[in-house]
Amino acid sequence: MNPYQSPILMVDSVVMQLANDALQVLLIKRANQPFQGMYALPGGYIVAGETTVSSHERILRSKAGIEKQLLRLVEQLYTFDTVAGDPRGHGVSVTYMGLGLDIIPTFGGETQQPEFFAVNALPQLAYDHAEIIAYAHERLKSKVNYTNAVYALLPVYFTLTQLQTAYEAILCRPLDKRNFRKKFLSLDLIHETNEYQRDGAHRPARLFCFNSARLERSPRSFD
Amino acid sequence: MNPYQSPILMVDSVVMQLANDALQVLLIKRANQPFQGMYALPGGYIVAGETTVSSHERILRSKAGIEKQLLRLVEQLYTFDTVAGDPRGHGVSVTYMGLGLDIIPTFGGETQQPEFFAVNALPQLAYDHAEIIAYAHERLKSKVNYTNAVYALLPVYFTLTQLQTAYEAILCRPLDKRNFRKKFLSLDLIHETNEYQRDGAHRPARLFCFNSARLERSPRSFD
DNA sequence: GCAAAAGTGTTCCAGATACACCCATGA
DNA sequence: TCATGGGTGTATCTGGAACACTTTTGC
Repeated sequence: MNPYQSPILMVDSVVMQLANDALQVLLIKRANQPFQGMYALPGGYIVAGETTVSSHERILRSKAGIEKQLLRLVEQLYTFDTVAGDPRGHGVSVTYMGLGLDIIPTFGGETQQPEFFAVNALPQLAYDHAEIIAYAHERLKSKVNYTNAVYALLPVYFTLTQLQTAYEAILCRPLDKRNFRKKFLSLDLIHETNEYQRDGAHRPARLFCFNSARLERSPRSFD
Repeated sequence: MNPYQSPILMVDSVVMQLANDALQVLLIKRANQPFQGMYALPGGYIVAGETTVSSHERILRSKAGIEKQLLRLVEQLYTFDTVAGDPRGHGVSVTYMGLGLDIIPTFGGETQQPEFFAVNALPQLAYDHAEIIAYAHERLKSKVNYTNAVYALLPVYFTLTQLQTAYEAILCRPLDKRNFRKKFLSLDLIHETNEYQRDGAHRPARLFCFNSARLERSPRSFD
């Protein structure tokens, strides 16, 4: 490939959600060369008239059937120069992270069935996508420490146990129940409701709700 | 301008250094429309065969006579879609922050003389460059809290007072001398030397040195 | 009554903050 | 000897970590 052409503009997307007490990331098995048969992040070229944001939305819709409303938080991660390892040659890839809940990817017509994989049990990945996912995971770990970003991964009403489980899945370590509750409640990011969740032979759990469904920075950091 | 063309790839650069106990940023007075006569960050188009990194280096060299070795720390900031306020139309701008010391910008041939301005006393800026500078400043504020990033703004040998002054200029607030020293020394990012700086009618100041001239993350955060 | 998850407080320790005086030098 | 910036220690407070039992429910 001619090394003296303008860089190609691409977008790659790290879509994450929680399932089975684990943080999962959306991957697509590549149908074509290069990296045929390996898994990759959904991504594609920016076409005429698109911003990176609108391109990101189009790519998720066309490759995984994910409408933009499903992603409750979208954040730009980093822009990579992909000169070396990328067989397509010289390109610039803008990466975004999208967080949601109960996302069911569908066959987009252009690709094989997209699937979610636990971030701790990824298959072999094409390009440098393993690093991009690791970067997204790090970003999320640090974001949940000083923002309400978890709201994007949880239902509107949730129990403190669900909240703690979400943090444990993101941070990949167990947290103390009493300290977690004391600390999180002191951040003033959530408020209790008068509703309870009854789901088994045990005491019902009070449901809580985030004060804001937009990203807010907490004055104090969490961890 | 035709809204249905591919986005133009650009690079903008926030070059910062310390002078007169203030954090300064490099600006160029625009010679041409749009925003003729206003100040702007050095920036330009990515041309054939360039990565964003090499484009950044070329633009600083050609517009401000700054060689890449002068920037002791370069970090990518964010990639902006510049659809709205930008009269050039639809573009994507990758922004970098570069930190250095004793940088003397020179006329690059293509532009008017570049100058450093204190970040707290900026002139009116073209495009959304005021926001980009604010973003860079925020990034730097948070970076110096958990990394050794200040090394890039200080000489190799420096006194603790110089170090504290640098932190005060970056964080825009005064710090307690005894607490600052105790805290910073406990981070194990610097070591003392046997050299002293003599510069006036007062006790000489011991010179210190960073353990690493690469970006290192301190295990504990500073503030 | 028993299994299962919800809910709740205290003690201890480390790190943050506040604060004022003596030291070494050059003029 | 004096003016100037360099250098140092303690007391207090706040937030983090560790830790175990009672409550409410469904079966």
